[in-house]
Amino acid sequence: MARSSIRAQDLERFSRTNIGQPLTEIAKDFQRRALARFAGHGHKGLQPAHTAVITNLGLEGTRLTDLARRAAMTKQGMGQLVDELEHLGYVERTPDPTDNRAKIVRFTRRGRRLMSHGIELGEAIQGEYARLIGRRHLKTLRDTLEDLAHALRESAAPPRPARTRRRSGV
Amino acid sequence: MARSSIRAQDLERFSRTNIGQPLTEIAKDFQRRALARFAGHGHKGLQPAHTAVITNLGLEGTRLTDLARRAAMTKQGMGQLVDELEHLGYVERTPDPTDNRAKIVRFTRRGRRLMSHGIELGEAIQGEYARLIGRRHLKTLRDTLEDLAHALRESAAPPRPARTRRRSGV
DNA sequence: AATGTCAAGTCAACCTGCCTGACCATCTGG
DNA sequence: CCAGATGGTCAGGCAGGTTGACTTGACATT
Repeated sequence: MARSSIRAQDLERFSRTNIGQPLTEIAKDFQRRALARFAGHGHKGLQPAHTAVITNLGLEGTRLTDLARRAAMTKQGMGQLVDELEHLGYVERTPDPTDNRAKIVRFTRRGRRLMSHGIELGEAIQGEYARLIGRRHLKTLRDTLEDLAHALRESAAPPRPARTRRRSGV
Repeated sequence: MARSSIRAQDLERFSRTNIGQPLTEIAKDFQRRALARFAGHGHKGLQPAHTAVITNLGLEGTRLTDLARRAAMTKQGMGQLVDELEHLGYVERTPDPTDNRAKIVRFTRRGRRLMSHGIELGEAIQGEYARLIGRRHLKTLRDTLEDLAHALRESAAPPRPARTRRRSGV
């Protein structure tokens, strides 16, 4: 049937070159494990999307707009995530003394405990991964992922940050 | 303030151990590039979710239920994705001659052309990545990702020892 | 043949995780 | 002091799923 355009060996080739699939699989697995462990530590109600806030929130607090920009999403979307984390008691909004329009999002004490747990959890999960593929392979995997992600951010960034460039790139 | 639980060096440690962040970043980037290239080849209307169908659909066709199981989602969710791809002309539903309840989802000619393009696209995108981190690093990255994804699937699979499973085709 | 159970697929309703558009308040430069 | 940019919110919509209830057909037992 239909030998015209694609054959079994092509499918093999496809799955070999489709790096996106294992990438998303592993990313989902990591999130699932992290949330399960957080829930085990009493942090219930956390959702995958909240990591966009947590991983971009500095210790001294960060403006909503900056959070949105770092996470590459809209102010509204980020605002909703911050609302949820605020209700859960992990962050709070305080007025920015230098700009009355702005509010600074910062961790509460509970939020800082969350971060401490997050560090332990991340290491624990990586221990599980290391058990599957070996410690050395995991380390090179992590390093290469960081390098690639960094290179992607660089190449996607506007080449002239000074100019109010209208985001022409795809 | 609040020196109790977390400090700046801890944040560094967190981002170093948070393998999930670069993982999801890169996965999204790959999807974005793939869809953009597909659109450039005349395949408009494709969406990220459709890969769940495309990457799990065998050449001879696959049942909806099998697709759903392989993609780890519900039959209903998969049914909607198949509906969309059917309207776009990439797949078709044909009755299963061995079971009147079932329908077999299979590629149309247009769908097979899509797969051919997909192979080229995947290789092209990986070429771009190789330009960023080097060909050798990319290869080890891909291999390690495959290994880890495979190991995760194995360890997540029910430890059920080979019951007389009929219809384990493809 | 009647029956009970299970598998394949669909319909409807809902939820999450964003996005766009419209808007107000405030800041800033000329 | 006013125009325009910026920080943030409110409202609505769309994508990509979920659960639950259901229909149809397969099949094993009786």
